[in-house]
Order: sequence, then structure tokens, then C-alpha cells
Amino acid sequence: MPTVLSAKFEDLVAIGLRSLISEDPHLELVAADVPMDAVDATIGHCRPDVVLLNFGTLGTPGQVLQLHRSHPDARIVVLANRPSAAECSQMLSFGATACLSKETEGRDIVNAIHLASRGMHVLPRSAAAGGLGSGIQGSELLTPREAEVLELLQAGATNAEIAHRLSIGIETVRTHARNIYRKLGIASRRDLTRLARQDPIVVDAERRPLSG
Amino acid sequence: MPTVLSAKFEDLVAIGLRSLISEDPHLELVAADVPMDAVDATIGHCRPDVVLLNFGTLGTPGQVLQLHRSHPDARIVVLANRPSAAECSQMLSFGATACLSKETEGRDIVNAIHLASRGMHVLPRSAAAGGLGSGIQGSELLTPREAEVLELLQAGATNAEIAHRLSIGIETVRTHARNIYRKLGIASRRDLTRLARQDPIVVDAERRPLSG
DNA sequence: CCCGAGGGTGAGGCTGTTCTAACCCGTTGT
DNA sequence: ACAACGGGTTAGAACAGCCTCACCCTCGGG
Repeated sequence: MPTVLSAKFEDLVAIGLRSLISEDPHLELVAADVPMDAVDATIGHCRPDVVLLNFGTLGTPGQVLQLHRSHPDARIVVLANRPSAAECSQMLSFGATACLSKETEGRDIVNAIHLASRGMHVLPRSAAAGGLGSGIQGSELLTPREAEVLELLQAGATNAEIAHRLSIGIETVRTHARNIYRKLGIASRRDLTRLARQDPIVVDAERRPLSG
Repeated sequence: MPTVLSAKFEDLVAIGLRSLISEDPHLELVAADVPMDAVDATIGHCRPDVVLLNFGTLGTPGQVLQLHRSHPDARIVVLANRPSAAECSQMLSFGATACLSKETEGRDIVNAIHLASRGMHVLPRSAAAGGLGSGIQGSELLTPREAEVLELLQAGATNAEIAHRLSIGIETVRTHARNIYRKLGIASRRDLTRLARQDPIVVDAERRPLSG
């Protein structure tokens, strides 16, 4: 039976989700209203099959990438208000299994959770996967090279170290990093490393895991 | 309540589909085992919300495009044996709403039908919608210009007429047509026009859309 | 025989993306 | 002050995709 972890949502949405999931005899809600800071650790504890994330409270879209890297077996379902095709595409490219609109009917959300728990992708009607008319392929998505730089950034490497590892100039690394930050909507490498590692994450309030 | 039309499948699959759909109180099967030749006309008669197509009996992938153009309101769900990411992408770009593997569990197929009936896209786990590593975007998909040529080809225009209408050379039209045929896996414009029009299709052999 | 159609190949121009790199500036920490 | 970082901008080279057109061939029908 698929187990579900739900991140923090708006109150009404959270109540609706709890109700929907608990009413389904084939779904088990193992954690609800988990704050985004604690989602990573809680996934480690509960090992849910499906994780429901709130697109609105994602500090950065890259958090999905971090969670997916930390817990590749957990199926990530992102609930957004009215996700664009590009947003859905980015979510999927960052490891999400499904991306739904909060306007989706309840039974459909439950259905999507079931499908996602078995790895199938579910997308809103607006988001096709490329095709005749759409040309939104790579606008906000990381390029392969950027993904390589991201790996090293997450590992805590300096720009100079990354340049040496990839045999490119430091200016190029800085350009890649800038583009990564912009695409991920974050401000610095601290926003990456804070999310990447799961060991030093402490759930209670304001502890900064890495400051020295 | 969503109504479902099912094309012809292998016997066992067809029996399973009928059983699944008729057991779901929220789905109504209005036609089953419809031969591919008759699907277009039968959609016109029954106006189902969801159409289940058999990827294996698609003479050409372009048939999905034809059905979608003829019946834009019908949600097309394609069942394939083990669809590749490119195949799923092509199905979606041709207007399919979902593309599933026949290995999918029954309840998931029913769930996917429900989601598809409301326009949401469902894809197998193998098929992500673009992203960090995949670059299969446009390999087998029609380009916008090819789609324009396809429209005129379907209307029965000659190469010279198309060239005039699009203000391009006839050699260019021939190139587009060749690429369209290759991408759609067909041999000539006759394969297109035969599928495009629904008037001359005669169904009478299998006139039992509703057995009850 | 000629014309339309289909099939193969190649080529030129255009656009967009990616990768690379350089310049400028300001902030922060030692 | 210096070094590392972040942000902005620009720019060239390489590559892929699309559009356009040209040449070659075969096959059928009037």
C-alpha cells in the first residue's frame, strides 16, 4: 500500500488532502504538514512512496532536484496553483514524477498519487511534452554542462576547483554558475549546499548547519 | 460520467479492458473492439470522452493525428507494449492525451482513463518530458512547416498547388512531403487521405456499439 | 512520350542553444 | 588591500534543427 508524505500546504488544501488520502483505503498518510526545511529529513525517517510538495512554498525550484537526489526512490508529486508547461517540464526534469494543478478534482489527485507511486508521470492538460506547436524545450532547464557544474557546486567545490576538474576557465564556471542560479531561482551556492546534504539538517527552527 | 470507446485489442487485453471498465461505476464503455478503420466514424456516432487506441494496430502513427484533428474533444489514450520515450512524445504531439504500457496494472489504467477524461496527461515511467539528460525533442516530430504541408496534403492538393499556396518551390514541397511520409511511417498521400475523411468509411459489419 | 508522384542525396542559409570566455561592477571576509 | 564570490553584459565558435531548393532515379497513367 503506497505511503504518502505531505509537505505544508495552505490550510484548506492541507485539510482537503488529508481527507482525500485518509478516505482512500489504499493510501496511507505517514506524515502531513511537514515544513519544507524538514521534508528531507522526514523522508529519511518515514521512507514514503510518494511525497507531495507545495510549489508555492518551494523556496527554489531546485529543492525538488535536491530531494530527488537524496531520495531517488521517493516519487515526488508537485502541486502548483496553475503550473505553466515550462514549470511542469522543469519539475519533471528535476526528478518530480507528477506535477498537478491545485484546481484538480480530488479524485483525480488521488488517482495521480496512485499512478505516481508506480512511477508514471502525470501532467496537467496545459503541459504537453513537446510537439507540433510548442517550442519551450530548453528555456529554463539546466543544460548538461550546467548539471555537471551543479554537481560540483553541491559538493562544495570552489569555482577554481570546478574549473580545474572540468578543464575549463574559471570565467566559464562563473558563467555556468550564474545561469544555474538564475534558472533555479536561487541566490548563491549556499542555497544549494544547504539543501544537498541531509546529515546536518536539524529540524528545529533556526540552526544554520554550515557556518564555519 | 466519462464514456469510453475501445479500439480493437488482442483478445486477452480486450477482455481485461472490458472487465476493468465495466467494473468501474464511474466509467461507461460505449463501444469496444472497434477496428481501426471504423474508429473515426464510431467516435462520430458515440462521441466518447475517451478513446483507447492500440499502438500495435496503428497502421501509422499519423492515425492518432488524424483522429485528434477530426475529434479534438475526444481524449485519446494509446496503449503500447513498451513505449519508448520518443514514441510517447510523438503520440502526445499528435494529440494523444496519455500513452500507457500494456504492462500497466489494471487499476492504474482505470485511473489514467479518469485523468485523461479530464485532459490530464499520463505517461509511463520511462518517458520524461524533456530534461537534464534527454535530447529526443524533435527527432521524429513534425515541424510547423510540415504540419502546414500535411494539412494541404490531407485536403488533396497536388504538390504544385501546395507550392503555390505556401509560396514555396515545388521541390521544397516534395522534400516536406518526403519527410512527413518518413516521420509518419507511411508510403504516399493516399495513406493520408484515406484516414483523414470520415464520410466514405463504412462500418456496418460490426454494428453493435452497445451490447446491452 | 510526358507529367505527376515517390525516394535518395546534398547543399546553402537561417535561427536558436550550448559552451566557452572575457569585460565591468559591487559585496564580503581575512 | 586582496581574494573569492555574485551579477550583469557581450561575444565568438560549434552544433543542431528547420526551411529552402536542387539534382539524380524509378514508376504509372493518360
